[in-house]
Amino acid sequence: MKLEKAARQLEALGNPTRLAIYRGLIQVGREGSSVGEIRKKLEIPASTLSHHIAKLVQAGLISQQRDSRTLYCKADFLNMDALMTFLVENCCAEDSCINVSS
Amino acid sequence: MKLEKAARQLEALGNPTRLAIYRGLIQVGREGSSVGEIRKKLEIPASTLSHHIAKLVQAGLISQQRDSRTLYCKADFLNMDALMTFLVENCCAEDSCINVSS
DNA sequence: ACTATTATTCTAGAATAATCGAATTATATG
DNA sequence: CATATAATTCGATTATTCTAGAATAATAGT
Repeated sequence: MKLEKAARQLEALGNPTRLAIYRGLIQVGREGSSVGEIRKKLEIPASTLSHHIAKLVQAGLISQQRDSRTLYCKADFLNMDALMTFLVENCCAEDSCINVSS
Repeated sequence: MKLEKAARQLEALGNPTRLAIYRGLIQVGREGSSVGEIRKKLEIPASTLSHHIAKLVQAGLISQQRDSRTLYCKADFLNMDALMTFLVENCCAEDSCINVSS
């Protein structure tokens, strides 16, 4: 992953409202949640929510799929994985190193 | 980790310059780098760099240790680990799930 | 004390982001 | 076609972030 893209994704996650949206989607899994469901849960104005969701979509962190009038959102797990990998890339091989997988 | 703190850390990482600083520190490991070394590598004004480093310190992502005139910075690996864990917390138990460790 | 080095703080302008009501678009239903 | 529902876009306001030059602070050597 390119640094610019990773930064854009981290910035998208770096807002309490958007992080709450994203974590909620991570937790519900592949079925996702509709925009309306998210709105009820977070209790924020529709326009504000729409703005935040658009940012997450634009960053490539979540995807959307329409079912008639309802728009479902779900987290993009592959992208999350790529982002986490990028963060610890070329990490040192020390005891304190976080990158235990490689 | 609390959502607010995680968001602050992600926001800190969500800037190309700061992400470059952080990744550089991740890669050099526990020895860290001095502010001057980082500045030479990134070639940005000292005041701008100082501002960015302060944000990373404030977020708890990096720590600093002074050696006479030189200030060394290093990544806080434990905090990074906690942040990554938070992101995939209570993740679904599906095939597409990223949280393979639990 | 004087000078050099290393880094931060102060300050301010420019750019960007956040918020949310009102208007709009898209889809469905009687 | 009129109405309802689901969600976005528009528009305006407010607030925050980014950037970097100038001034300052802290430490060390001569």
